[in-house]
Amino acid sequence: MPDNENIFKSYMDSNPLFRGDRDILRPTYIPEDLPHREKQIQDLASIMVTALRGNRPSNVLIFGKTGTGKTAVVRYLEREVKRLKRESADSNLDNKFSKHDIDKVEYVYVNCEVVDTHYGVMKNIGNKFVEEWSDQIPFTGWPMEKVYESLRDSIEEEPRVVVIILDELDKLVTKSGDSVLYHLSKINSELEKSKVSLIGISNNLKFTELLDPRVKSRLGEEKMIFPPYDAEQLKDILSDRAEKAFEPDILGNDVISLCSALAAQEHGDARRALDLLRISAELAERNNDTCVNTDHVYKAKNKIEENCVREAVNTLPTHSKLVLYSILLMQENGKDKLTTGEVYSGYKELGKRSGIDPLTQRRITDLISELDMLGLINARVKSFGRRGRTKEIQSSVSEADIIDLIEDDEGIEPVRDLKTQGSKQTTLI
DNA sequence: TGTCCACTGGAAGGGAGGGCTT
DNA sequence: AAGCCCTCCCTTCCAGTGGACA
Repeated sequence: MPDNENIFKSYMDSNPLFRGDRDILRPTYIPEDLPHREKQIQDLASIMVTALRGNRPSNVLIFGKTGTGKTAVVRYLEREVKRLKRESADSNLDNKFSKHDIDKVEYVYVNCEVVDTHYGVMKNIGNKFVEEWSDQIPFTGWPMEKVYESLRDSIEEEPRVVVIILDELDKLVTKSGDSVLYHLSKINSELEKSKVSLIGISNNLKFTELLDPRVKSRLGEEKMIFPPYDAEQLKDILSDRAEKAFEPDILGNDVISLCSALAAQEHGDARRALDLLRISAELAERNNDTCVNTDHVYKAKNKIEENCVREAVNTLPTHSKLVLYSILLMQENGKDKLTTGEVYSGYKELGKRSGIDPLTQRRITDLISELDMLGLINARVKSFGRRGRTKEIQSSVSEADIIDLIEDDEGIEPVRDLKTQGSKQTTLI
C-alpha cells in the first residue's frame, strides 16, 4: 500500500456482500413477519387487545429456551400497537376501538438481566413517565417505599393502560427475590385512573417456585410456552432474513442449511443461527471473498465459541481470575482433577506472589460455583468417604490460551510451576 | 452401624460506596 | 453534616452431607 493511501481504502474498494443494513441479521431486529410464531402472536394479541379497549389485559408469563422468539413476539406486538396509535392519530378509525383508548396504551420494556435489582427495575419503570429530569427517581438513595410510591403516582398522573414487559425475569427473581413482582402485581388495587398489566418472560420454567404463592397466582393469569425451532423452521427464518440482507447469489448452496442444523443442535436457538449467518458473511467479506460458503460457517462457529470464552475470562474480577489461573496451572502440571481445598491453596499461593490479600475459602467456593455457571470449569460435588466431601473441579477451556489471557492482567504476577500435593500443601518451585 | 472427613451452602451481618433528605 | 437507604462484596458461624472405613 502506498504511504499516503488511507488505511480503509482497500476495504472500501472491495464489493460488500451485505445489501445495506446488516442489523437485519441481528437477533434484536424485528422483521415484518415472524415465521413459525403466528400462533403465539395470535394468542398474545388476543390477550393484549383488551388494552386497546381501555381495560386491563391479564398478566402473562411466557416461557421458552433462548432464541425461541419470546422477546421478538412481545416486541412485535409492541410495534404493532405503536403503529396503530400512529394510524389512529391521522386517520379514520375502525369504530370498534376508541381513538382515546388506543392513545392511552403504554409499553415499558425492562431487561432484568441488565437491570437486576428491585430498585433498578422500579426506577426504570417510574422514570418512563417522568419528563422533567429533576422529577426523576435517582440512581440510588431513595427508600424502596418511596421509589414505589413515585412510580405509582407517575403512572396514575393520567388515565392509561400500562403494559410492563419484564424480560429475563428469572434473573431478577433468582438474584433479588420477588418483592418487585409483589408490588407490581398488586399495584392495580392502588390505582384509580390507570391500569397495569405485566408480561414476564423467562428461560426457566422453574423460577415460579421461588415466588410467593400470592405473587405466583396474580402473575400467572395466563401462561404461554414457546417450543424450540426445528432445523426446517430455522431454515425458513434464515432464508427470510438472508433475502433482505444479502445481494442475490451471495450465499453458497448449503450455508443456510448448515447454520440451521448447527443452531438446531443447540436447542433450536434462532439467535445462534442468525449470529452464525451474520458472522460467516462478515468473515467472507473481510477475506474479500465474493460469496459465503460452509467453510466460513465453521470458522464463524469457532469464532463465536472462542469469543464467548475470552469475553467471559476478560470480564472476571481479579480473585476469580486467580482461582481459574490456579486451576489451569495445576492442570498444566499434570493434576487432572482438583478439590476445593487444592484450588484454594493454589489460589492463596498465587495471591501471595501477586501481593493480593486472599479471600476466605467460603467466598472462594462461591467463586468456583460462578466459574462453573459461566462454563469455564466443571465443578461437581463428590464424596470421598472418609476423605471428606468436596467439589471435584476440572477446567473446560483450553489451558494455554486462557493462561496467556489471564497473565495479560496487570495485577497478576505470571507463575508457571504451581504444583499441588493435597489440600493443605501447594508449592511454588 | 457409627464415625469421620472435608467440605457445602444457608443465614446473618459488617462495611464501603453510591446517593438522597433534613 | 448527620442520618438514612440500597447494593455489592465479603466474613463468620454452623448445621448438614455422602460415603469410605473401622
